[in-house]
Amino acid sequence: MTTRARREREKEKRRQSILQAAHDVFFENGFHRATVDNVAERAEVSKGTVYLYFESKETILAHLLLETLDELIEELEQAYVTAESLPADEQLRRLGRAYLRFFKEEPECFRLLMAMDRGRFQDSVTPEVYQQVLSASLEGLGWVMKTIQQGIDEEMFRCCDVRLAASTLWAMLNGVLELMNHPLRRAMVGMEREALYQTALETVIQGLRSAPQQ
Amino acid sequence: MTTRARREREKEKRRQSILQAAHDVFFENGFHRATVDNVAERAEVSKGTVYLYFESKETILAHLLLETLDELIEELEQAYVTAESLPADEQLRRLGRAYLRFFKEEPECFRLLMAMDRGRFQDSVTPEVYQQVLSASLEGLGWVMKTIQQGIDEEMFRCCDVRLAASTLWAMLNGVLELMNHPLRRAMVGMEREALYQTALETVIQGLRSAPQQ
DNA sequence: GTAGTATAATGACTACAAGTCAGTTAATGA
DNA sequence: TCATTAACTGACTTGTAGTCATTATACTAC
Repeated sequence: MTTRARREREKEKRRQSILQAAHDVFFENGFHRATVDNVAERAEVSKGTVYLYFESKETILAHLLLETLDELIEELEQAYVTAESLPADEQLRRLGRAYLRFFKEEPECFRLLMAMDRGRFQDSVTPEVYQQVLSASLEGLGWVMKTIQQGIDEEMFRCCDVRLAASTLWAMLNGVLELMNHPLRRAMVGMEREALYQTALETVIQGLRSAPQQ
Repeated sequence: MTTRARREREKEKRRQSILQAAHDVFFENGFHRATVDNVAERAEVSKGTVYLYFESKETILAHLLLETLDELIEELEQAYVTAESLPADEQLRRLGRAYLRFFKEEPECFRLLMAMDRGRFQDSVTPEVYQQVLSASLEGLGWVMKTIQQGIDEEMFRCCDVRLAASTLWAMLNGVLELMNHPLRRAMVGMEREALYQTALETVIQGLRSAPQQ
């Protein structure tokens, strides 16, 4: 039955157009200021239709973030692949810079990704969607782990637990990005964004190099 | 005129009792689930009265956080003072552990403090209050800077910009705390909270020790 | 004491936005 | 052409932040 297939396609198209509208509206004035009515209007459907495709405002965001995360993971993979033959510290630098580059282009996305941790998100999004976002992050972490493992094999890094080291690196860079993303705080610290990030990255790489890791 | 003084005192008392009520209500079920009506009820006043003392729900939270920040700064100061004669790396460890200890006791507080960066906060809180929160953080940063400076003087640390190094350390630890505070994410990473934090702290200290800091 | 005034407190009300659902419209196929 | 199903609609409900005209209370002056 070809009709069903076409209908399926059309449904997916509508879903995508709602997502696109949501992207525009959310990133224009920030998530909390955007209303579902705005999204509906932009997508040229009624509010009811939006809720036909997504359970809640937060779910729409979660799906948007999932798509962006996929892009990020691809960038990380690319960075990993093109640097595979380099020494591990240089690989880490490449990965770190790719991470920075990505969120420099989509700063609002980083904010929202981090915000997933808090507030109403746990309640408003089904566990499945939530899990998806998390495992996408985990995939990104995989590239860092691979690199660190390589560094251990090369006897450049001296940490005993790869996953621990990768998670730490990742968490720390997130902390720096968060600081960077916040204009007032950054002003307070009085640093250039890039300088902060560079310092963090180099410090951690140096730390991995020599840490006895009690 | 003694009456005015007493009135002033009574006003301050009411203000405090509203803050206390807000603390209870906010930390019981999370900020976003708490309503201003809840706070008013707990404080045994009407909602109007709450708004007589505070401009918005967010402002109440900001003042709560300000008080907690003051406590934190005191703890950091204490940690600094009692470790002043130790080598700089050990001092940093003490400061780092004091930071961890504090937020282990008030995890919700950490979440909220970090959340100040996002969402409706910038809009809903007057710049003055916002500034206050930030400069309180800056004061805490001061202790870290002092310690790192000492480490440079001792020729233990090799970073050229103290403020940059301190900000980085601080941001990185925040990143780790954030990861630790998030049950699902932590489960995903599969690490114990303390292990993550310890690793981060040691890695950064090692990094400071040897970083050429391009 | 009492009247007048200032200060504090109240809670019904408004505004706004998320989410619902009974009803409408449109497509499909017999 | 009509019946059935699927897609869509928007008025409505609900919940909550924030307001403001009104009321209560405390204080002062006489």
